[in-house]
Amino acid sequence: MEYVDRRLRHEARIRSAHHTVLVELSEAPGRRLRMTELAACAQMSPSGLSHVVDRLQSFGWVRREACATDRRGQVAVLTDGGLDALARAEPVHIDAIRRVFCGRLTAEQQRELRAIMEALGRGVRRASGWTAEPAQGLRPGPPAEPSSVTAATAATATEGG
Amino acid sequence: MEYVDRRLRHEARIRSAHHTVLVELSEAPGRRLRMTELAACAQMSPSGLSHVVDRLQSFGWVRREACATDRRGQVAVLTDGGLDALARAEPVHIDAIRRVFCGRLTAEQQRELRAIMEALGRGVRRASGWTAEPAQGLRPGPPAEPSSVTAATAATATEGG
DNA sequence: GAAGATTGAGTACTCAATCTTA
DNA sequence: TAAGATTGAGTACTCAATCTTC
Repeated sequence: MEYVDRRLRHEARIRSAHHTVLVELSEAPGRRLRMTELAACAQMSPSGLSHVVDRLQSFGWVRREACATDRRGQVAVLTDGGLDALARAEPVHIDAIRRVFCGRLTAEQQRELRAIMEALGRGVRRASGWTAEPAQGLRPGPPAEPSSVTAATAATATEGG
Repeated sequence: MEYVDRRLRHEARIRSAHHTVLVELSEAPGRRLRMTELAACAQMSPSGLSHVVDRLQSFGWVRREACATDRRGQVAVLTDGGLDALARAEPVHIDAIRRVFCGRLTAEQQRELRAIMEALGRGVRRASGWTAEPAQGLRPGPPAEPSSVTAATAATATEGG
């Protein structure tokens, strides 16, 4: 969402891509993820992720560790500072999503939207030739941060809509 | 749409932002638009548009002309070469959209999606404080290129879905 | 002073090439 | 040879500063 990205950039002073990576790490067990898995979750290329992690590392929000089981591998770990940064950004993120969705869709429309998005998502996956899941057990539920559109919509709908 | 952008970049060798500008110009009367209006139509900042037009001009796809009524103004004009480039890109664009939408949504879902998108659009405009229309008479109908999602959806739905 | 538009600096994204380990 | 990850070059995007004209 263009509008959400802009508000994140201006008010929370964080890029959408950076935010996405922090969210994925915060939801991962142990706040850590292999670079390859993180790239898949965040829908980025390996090189793109590498540059982003460089930047996040320079902020002290993420650190790299060697992978214990595969000496080629690197693990990105969310630091306490990174968690703080994410916590500071989330109010803006939530508010931006809330302003778009809150009170604008009926419960029926929300169900319709979900079905439509799933259908279109299948269309994109089929067109792209994707089949594999990015990683195990990350998407089913948001343990800490309600950052997905569906979660935020559900949350705001019960309050405001 | 991420997927559409990627296919445009790889197969049609054109950036999404460039494509958008070409489409807006092709739909404008006389294939020409003031920089400010073009920026509004294409949802870009003035400086961003200026850089994009620089690039398009270097390709010979767009040229700048002085504005007759306002000596501060510049007018971006789509060249024949630019129209050709757009014509070459459109098949990829249409196909990408078609693959996502084609046969995936029922007629009822398409109507629902339209209503939902309009509601969410109102949400974004309200949140952003937008009220004004970008320009007069550009959006009502696509004279040449069916590049909007709704037009492409309607076109493919009648054929494939 | 405000509006239309451009410029330059800083940062980010994409691709191809590269390096190390499996 | 393939997989995991990084690097560097080229290009694009964003912001603040600037210039001209209203």
